[in-house]
Amino acid sequence: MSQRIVEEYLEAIYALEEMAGNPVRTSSLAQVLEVSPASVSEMLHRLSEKGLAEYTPYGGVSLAEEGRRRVLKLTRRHRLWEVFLSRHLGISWEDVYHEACNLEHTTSELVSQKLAQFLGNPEVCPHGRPIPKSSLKQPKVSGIPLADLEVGKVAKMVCVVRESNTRLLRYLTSLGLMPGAKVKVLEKSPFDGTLTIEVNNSTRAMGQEASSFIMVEPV
Amino acid sequence: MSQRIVEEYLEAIYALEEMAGNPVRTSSLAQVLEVSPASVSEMLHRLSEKGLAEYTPYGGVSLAEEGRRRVLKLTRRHRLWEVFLSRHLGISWEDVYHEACNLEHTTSELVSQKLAQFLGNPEVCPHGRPIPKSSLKQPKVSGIPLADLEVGKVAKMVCVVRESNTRLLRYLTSLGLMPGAKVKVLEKSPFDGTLTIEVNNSTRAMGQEASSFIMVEPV
DNA sequence: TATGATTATTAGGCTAACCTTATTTTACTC
DNA sequence: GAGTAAAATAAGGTTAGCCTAATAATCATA
Repeated sequence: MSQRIVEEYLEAIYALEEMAGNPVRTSSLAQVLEVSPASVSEMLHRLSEKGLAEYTPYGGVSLAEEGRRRVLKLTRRHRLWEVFLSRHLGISWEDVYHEACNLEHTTSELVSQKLAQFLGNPEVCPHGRPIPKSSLKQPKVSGIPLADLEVGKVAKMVCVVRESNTRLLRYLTSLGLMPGAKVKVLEKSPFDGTLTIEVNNSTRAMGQEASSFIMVEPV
Repeated sequence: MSQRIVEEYLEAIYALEEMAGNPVRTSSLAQVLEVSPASVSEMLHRLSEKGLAEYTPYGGVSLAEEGRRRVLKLTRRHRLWEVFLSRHLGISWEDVYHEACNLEHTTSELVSQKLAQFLGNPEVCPHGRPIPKSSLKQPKVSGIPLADLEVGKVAKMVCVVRESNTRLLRYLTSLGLMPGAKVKVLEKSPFDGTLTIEVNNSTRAMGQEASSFIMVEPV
């Protein structure tokens, strides 16, 4: 099994677990990986055999301990590269995700460790998401979705959890909504959850979906 | 054809062309790529079809213009990473080659360009070899092999042309023989070309083979 | 609790990149 | 210029990762 392919599968399982909870269905994987459900099914058998995933036919899949470790290692490398690309190469936060996606699979433990050191062991990536420690403990998510913030409340943006979505990031940039930014919810539509928010002294509307991808910490 | 595999073939062809001159034989490729001659033959047909190589059965192979451009791009990325790994991450010159081998295949044009800028557009890698410009003009080799330096002459080391050989690099490190170092040939054995050299005020013996991998510029 | 809709799996096939073995071609020597 | 060693290719096989089509399991609901 090619290392790269295995890693793509493991990461996809992890991401879906994180978004929607256990267990992950074959069809969702097929969709995000852009392969047929049949191919996924086949690969899940292999991942299961290798002890990387726990798979019950018709019952979905979740990561085994070893698989989780592999993913956390990759996530660490990915986000370290994001920090480097953004901070030192001046690549925009809209683009760093995709660039790091490529690099993460070809980064050795040595480079990963030295890179972390070079960057001063950063805690978060440019999108505000936590960088797993070298001990690979699962980083905990903090904050609540902006969508759930009560009307009238002010909060500080923590992170975007859809950092692969370049269009979303561009949109947030245009609003000045970056990690650390202060947001106030002025109004929430009872019909579809559309928000009216205030960022940087300007008032803007934001759809329910986008607002569910932004994590904030009430202040 | 997988991008990675194609690139490995093109690089191998380039390296052998450089070392031994045109055209490159199937068997040499098989040896360095550690696959069977039959596999090489098969792949050469494909590379030829794609316009990346010029291949005449029984007559060996050389790079086509497009293939050469691809390799120069890879070499540029490779050596830029080497500079970064060495200069900023503190990875030893013995190790940077292998680390960069992995990274070069997953580096986009954007990252390559920004990296060059970040590093101040370096001219050479940590082994002293030239970094192709973004225009991809073939960099010219300068200097002569240390093996060819006349007895009694002093020269400045330019580069090692076997930077993948970790053991050789470790040996050179132990001698203090790095790019820029001054070397004097005290004696050359007429029997097997073994040299007696002086580096850093110390006198050492060096085998013919090693000395043919070191390029120097007489001063 | 039967049934139709949805979802997942299996069966069977394709292609790319490798392999081994056998044959052909070339190059060298006498 | 004929025989032989070395090199290259042809033929046929394997495996991984994908596919489509057919089949099977599960679920929701009448």
